[in-house]
Amino acid sequence: MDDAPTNYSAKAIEILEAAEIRIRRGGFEAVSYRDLAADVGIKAASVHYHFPQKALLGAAVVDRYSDKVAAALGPVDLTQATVEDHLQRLCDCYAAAVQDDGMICLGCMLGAESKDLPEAVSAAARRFFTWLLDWIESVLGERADAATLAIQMIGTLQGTMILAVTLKRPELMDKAADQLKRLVAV
Amino acid sequence: MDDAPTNYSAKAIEILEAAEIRIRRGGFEAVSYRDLAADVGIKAASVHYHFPQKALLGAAVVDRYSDKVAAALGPVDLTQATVEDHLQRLCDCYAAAVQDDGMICLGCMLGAESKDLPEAVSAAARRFFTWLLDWIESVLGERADAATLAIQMIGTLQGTMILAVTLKRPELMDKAADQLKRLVAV
DNA sequence: AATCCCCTATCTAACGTTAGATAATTTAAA
DNA sequence: TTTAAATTATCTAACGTTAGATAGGGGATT
Repeated sequence: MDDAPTNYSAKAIEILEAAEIRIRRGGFEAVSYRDLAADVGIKAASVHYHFPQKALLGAAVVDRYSDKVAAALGPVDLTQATVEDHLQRLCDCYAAAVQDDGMICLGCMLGAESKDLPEAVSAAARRFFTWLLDWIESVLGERADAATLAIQMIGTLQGTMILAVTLKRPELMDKAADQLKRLVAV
Repeated sequence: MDDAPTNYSAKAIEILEAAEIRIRRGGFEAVSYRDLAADVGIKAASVHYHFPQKALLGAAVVDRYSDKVAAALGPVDLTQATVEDHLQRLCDCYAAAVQDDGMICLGCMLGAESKDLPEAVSAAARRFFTWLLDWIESVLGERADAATLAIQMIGTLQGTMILAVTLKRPELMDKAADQLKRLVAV
């Protein structure tokens, strides 16, 4: 998931992290430069120094998030771990988002909003999902239904996340993990 | 799904419909009284005559939406139709949202945003999901795993909807329908 | 000397909301 | 039955607040 050779300053990274959390909580529209500035202890105008426009900030947040997810999932290496192990890592990744932070994942949030986002941001979200689908497909290997399964898996995880957060029942993520096991076992 | 005996004026209903579409496209935050006013051909201040506060408007939109979904799904009557028929109606309902309008459903959008919504709105969203889960559970009848299945089904539909809209691939909803059939067939 | 980072100050546009006025309609009283 | 009162739906105008964004300046570090 390498897109930008961007080496951000420490403060820029603080801003990106704060923005990720705020987007995941309320969506892109709900994030303001003033709030971000307060989060990282500078003034709103200074945030513009690091990210001149909000759309660029949004895209940067998605790219950084994509890198973090890629790192958390790790490379696909079926000589080191089974298909089930790989998928378990995927489920853990999503479950952690909900259970640790009580938030849905960034892709889910931006996906929902995607019709109204600046093009740079929705494009980044689209890239993220495409990459994630590829990751799953390569985990599933040569199966003819790999593409379909990948979609069903991401769909299941995303949707369950929304239910878990809305109904304040984080344990629902377990049911998504069960469902994924069932999907792959056919 | 009866909550309010509210009999809205024709204009109020226009506003509710416009708001539903705008919320489903960009989320609650992205809806403004000015835009709604332009949609229905009056001024922003006049919208306040019908819905004094935005949170009340939001809750009213959800309640109305809930009624519409309830009407589309119809009552659970297993003497008139099979379990599969009932679930097919559910899938059609969601698929239509994406394929006809290119939008995710209202519950999905508000669910994603729920951490940042006015309490009245997120409560309405929670009510909607709870009702929908009940509907599915009563379709599934006495099965011990009815509650789990209901969650998995809604999760699958919601998540696939996000993928379908984000990736601009409305046909993905078919895969969700397949998955539901598989879930119930165990 | 130049670059980096943040500041103050300001801008325009938009936000939800309120006040007060105005027609048009409906209801009640004379 | 005409008149008076009240209600309905909208308007214009403005409120205070917040949005993203820009210009220009001031200390640091290199």
